[in-house]
Amino acid sequence: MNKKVRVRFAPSPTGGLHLGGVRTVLYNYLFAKQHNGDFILRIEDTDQTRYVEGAEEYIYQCLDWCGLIPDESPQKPGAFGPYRQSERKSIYRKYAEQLVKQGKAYYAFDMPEELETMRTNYKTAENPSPQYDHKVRMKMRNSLSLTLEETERLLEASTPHVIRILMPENETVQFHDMIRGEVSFQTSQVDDKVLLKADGMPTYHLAVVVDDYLMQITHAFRGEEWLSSSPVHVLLWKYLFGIENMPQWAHLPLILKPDGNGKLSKRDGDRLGFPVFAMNWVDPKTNELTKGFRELGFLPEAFINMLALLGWNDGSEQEIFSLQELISKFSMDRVHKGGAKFNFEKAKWFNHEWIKQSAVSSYQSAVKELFDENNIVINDENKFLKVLELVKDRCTFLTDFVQQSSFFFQTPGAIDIAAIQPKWNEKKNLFFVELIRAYELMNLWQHDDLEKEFKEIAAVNEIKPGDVLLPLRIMLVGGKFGPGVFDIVALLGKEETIKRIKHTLQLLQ
RNA sequence: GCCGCGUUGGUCAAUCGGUUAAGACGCAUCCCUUUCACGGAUGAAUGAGGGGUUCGAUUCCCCUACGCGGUACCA
Repeated sequence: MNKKVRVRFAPSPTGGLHLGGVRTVLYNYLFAKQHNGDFILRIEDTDQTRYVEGAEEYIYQCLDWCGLIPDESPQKPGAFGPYRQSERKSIYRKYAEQLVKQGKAYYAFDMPEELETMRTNYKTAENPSPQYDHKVRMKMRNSLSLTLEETERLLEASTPHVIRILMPENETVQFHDMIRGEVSFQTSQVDDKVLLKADGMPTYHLAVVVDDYLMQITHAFRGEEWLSSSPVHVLLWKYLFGIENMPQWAHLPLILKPDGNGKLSKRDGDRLGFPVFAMNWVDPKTNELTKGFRELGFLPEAFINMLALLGWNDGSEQEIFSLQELISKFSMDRVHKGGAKFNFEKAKWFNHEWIKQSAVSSYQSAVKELFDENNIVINDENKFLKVLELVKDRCTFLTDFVQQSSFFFQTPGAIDIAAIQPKWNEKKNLFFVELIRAYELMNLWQHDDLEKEFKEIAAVNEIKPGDVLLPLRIMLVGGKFGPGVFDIVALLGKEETIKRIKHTLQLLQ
């Protein structure tokens, strides 16, 4: 009996969506779709002190842009709601209490200051960060160290308290990780993690287990930073819902900063000049804007493709994958164990490849928006499409299209006269005068004819075509860039071409 | 400190005991192109160190080093 595959991405809405987060979404999504399963988005907002306005909405937008649409989410509830943990608050207490009754957890009344005192008192050179564990728990104020009466009195008086898991002393917790194989921990090394906070909210540890159970999650994929707390989760599964019902785990490798070591952070992006977030993020408190891949001019297909290959490959030499291909080819056991350094140059390459190989119609509207933003009016969609096709090879970012092709739609703002002037002479001037005359007489305005005419006139005037080709380019586009000159002439049309040549000729007088 | 997880060119990486150790990005040189790209060709560059196991280790085991992650009433 095979259960339907159900996976979840469970972000806490505290800010921009990080590269690594998107990759976690992606791997979840690919796995789910490959197995005809469901991909669930659950919002982990149990820490009320970290609420950030707009962060949740932002996550939806990012997933939308990436094309990784959840089957169930707060916006699109399925049968397992609510999908926001803050709205599930009432659910968790029951399980925490159950654990206490089973003798697997206990009440702890220690105040934050008392915890701090414990940490400073027990701190030694060998043990710089003491834990709340079997070594100290009997010295703290909890239902283990206190008498039954005392505990009851405290509870009845509504004394603030948390519920902590009682870690067994000499057990080995072992589980199978889809990427790392068998992983094991000694329970005596793990601390008595808080399960239920004083405000009645669960911590991540309780919530993830309860919700994964209630939402019938079959596979749980998350970042490697969670690996060390996994024994707590495994034990909770054992106590509460049965180890046989536990989802299969996979702890994904981290995405590292390009220079040095360590997790890639937003700061690294700022420092090294590349985005880390999927989309622009504006901090509602400081109004600070952090650039995203989308706004930089990335195609979502390229972004996804790049992320998929950061830690995974299918064993072949293929590097360009569509989302559909990724769905069919992805496999968790080919995911690397070690972290991967992020390389923006390679990310750019992916985008460039996608721009080149995609049909221009697929990003036409996105580029159109960019033109709008720059007040460049497109009134001929057909011409627009041709232009995009003509320049796409030289665009790494979508935003490059503006620079590369605005001259097709408006007369260049400035003509790089300085690049023509030094070698300019009357002979060349005459050539262009003649060229204008000849072009004016042309009926058919086609690439090959235009080039032929140009070369014939050059020959008659004993001018090397190369000597007048660059000037012509500059007259038409304003500078030393753009596609083939006669492609430009052909697309620009007779009237505009002649107008621009005349204009520059005047400037050269 | 302790626990866990890692380690193939600058970077992403293939290899599942036997190869001249792929490929890609980037870099360099050249060709194409009388702009810039695209495209093509060539080149430099890799198994952290030490022990085992084996006829043979990049591959399996151990140790060391190094890195990362965790060690919160944050996720």
